Amino acid sequence: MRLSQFHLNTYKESPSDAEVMSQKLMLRTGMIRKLSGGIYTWSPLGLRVLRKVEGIVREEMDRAGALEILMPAVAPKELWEETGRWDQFGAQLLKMTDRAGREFCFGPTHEEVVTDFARNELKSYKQLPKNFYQIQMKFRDEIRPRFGVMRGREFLMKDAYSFHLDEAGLVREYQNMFDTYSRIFTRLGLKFRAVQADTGAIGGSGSHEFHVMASSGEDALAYCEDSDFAANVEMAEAICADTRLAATQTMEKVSTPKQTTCSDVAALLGIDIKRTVKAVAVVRTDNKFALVLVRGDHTVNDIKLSKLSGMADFRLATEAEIRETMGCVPGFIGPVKSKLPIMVISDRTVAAMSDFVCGANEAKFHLQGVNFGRDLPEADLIADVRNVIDGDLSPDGKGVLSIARGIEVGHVFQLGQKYAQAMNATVLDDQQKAAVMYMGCYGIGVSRIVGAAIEQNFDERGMIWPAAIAPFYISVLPMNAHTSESVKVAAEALYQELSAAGFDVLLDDRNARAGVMFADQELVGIPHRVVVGEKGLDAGTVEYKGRRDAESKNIPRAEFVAWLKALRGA
RNA sequence: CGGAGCGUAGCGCAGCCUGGUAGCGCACCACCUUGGGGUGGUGGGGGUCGCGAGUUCAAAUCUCGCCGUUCCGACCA
Repeated sequence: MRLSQFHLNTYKESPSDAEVMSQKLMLRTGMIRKLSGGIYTWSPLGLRVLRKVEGIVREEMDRAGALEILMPAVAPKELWEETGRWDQFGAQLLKMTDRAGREFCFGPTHEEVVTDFARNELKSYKQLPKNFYQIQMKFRDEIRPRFGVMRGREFLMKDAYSFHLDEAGLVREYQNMFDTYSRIFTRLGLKFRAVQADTGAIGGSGSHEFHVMASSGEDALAYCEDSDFAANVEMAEAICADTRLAATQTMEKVSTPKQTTCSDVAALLGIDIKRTVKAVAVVRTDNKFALVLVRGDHTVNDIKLSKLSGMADFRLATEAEIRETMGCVPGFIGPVKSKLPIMVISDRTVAAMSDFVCGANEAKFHLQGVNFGRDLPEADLIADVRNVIDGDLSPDGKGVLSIARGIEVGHVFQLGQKYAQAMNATVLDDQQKAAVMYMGCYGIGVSRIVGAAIEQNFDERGMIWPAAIAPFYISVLPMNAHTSESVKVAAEALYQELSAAGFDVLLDDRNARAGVMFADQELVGIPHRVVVGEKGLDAGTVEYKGRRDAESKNIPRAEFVAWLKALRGA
């Protein structure tokens, strides 16, 4: 591509509302332009990257035996009512009405549509298994779209759905997709990790998320260096290997006039924060109060808590509710001698503690030397309700956990019969009986991958694309082509030769100053560049520099294309 | 949904408090200049100051309403 024939429109400044680096850089380079909140136009530059990601995903899905289809983006209400999701999906579902007054939604995901397709197409077990996928724009009316294409309302997604006669078939395809996803992210050139994920309301027996590792990621992941254990912190089990020691102290009230947090209290008393217990007041589904106890340095895991009986819709208590129910201001509440009998849910770690410190249920005081059984009854419920932290024991017993951040770019699910059952999607089995099919679903956020790739690969000058998804593989920058005919001719010849050799080349024929060409090439993140200058030509060389390299190197002009091929191969 | 901020040229911003001819930088156009890290200069084009009402002789500026947009979301004791 000749830059003079392309459309490149870079900015020196990024819009003030851009928050994350990928968003800033995508807007500065003009890869995307915002039309409305969470809705973007992909420019020629941006679309090149998006299409490359899409291409790799498509190739690997095809290779795995999945069959591409294209479903409508708009689906009728009736289909969504079959599964109950018309109402269940909530405000995220963009609904619309046609001229006849019939209601539709813009698909945020396609289980209903594909299951309808499958129940009409698949009549015999002999047609199974099948895996249908599509790559298509989805729309989810996010409460707070942000981070550019990382959490847009409209986004490009690859969604696949597999159909099986039995669970064993589903498990096989699930593994096939898991392996396929690993190949896809490896080919994309991204550092990623597959983690066990919460199956949420969808249920089913298995689910993994694929995350691109980046410090700006929204999800925390727990993984073990010594084994293959990896899970979203949302669901990683917190192990407590400790057993409770006998009490050695007597319970005593201590003055903590301003210390409302565990770390402040620990600092005041000169003790390890691990000897403190914090109490979180929550309101249960039945509107009754409960007190959740976790160690001072731990945090409550909302998802784990919500899975406990009666806690499905729990919420944190308001300050007013705490005052009313506990008779104490927040900051000093605790499980000992509360005003009313309140259900106490203790994390396993807390249950194994002795001689600990907690709020005294009296403003400006805490208690120390507190022990279960003696100073307060054993908790009503002991459960894993905390988030794992760095250094915790791995649930598989093979080492300790580390925590890292990631961006969820893929999710594989064993759906089981949930949708097939609701929509009566059956095939005849070899006994000539109708059998409800088993389903799996497998998603990849194609447009999100573009953002995630930038979050993982940038520096102060701009983006740094993995070669597989770079908008261009190499740029040819002629120095002073406006005055030097020999440079102009040589650059053109090199451009032709590289193109013929199959490279995706960008020739900067704008007659711009060197600084402008360098700045744009680096901002756009083209992984390789070759500078053609008069001095070099006299010596028979061109100047090569990789986007991450500190120094450029001179390569004999005659050997350059072969040299670059070798570099690509390596 | 609740709270807060913002809305002035394509982008980044000033002006608003204290009402009186709408500005700056980048980008864009023309000419000159420069030519290996976003040259320097001269001259230009482009804005119903988010929309609507009100106050006033006069509103970007003050008041009210609406719309859009961005951020934060309780107190994890």
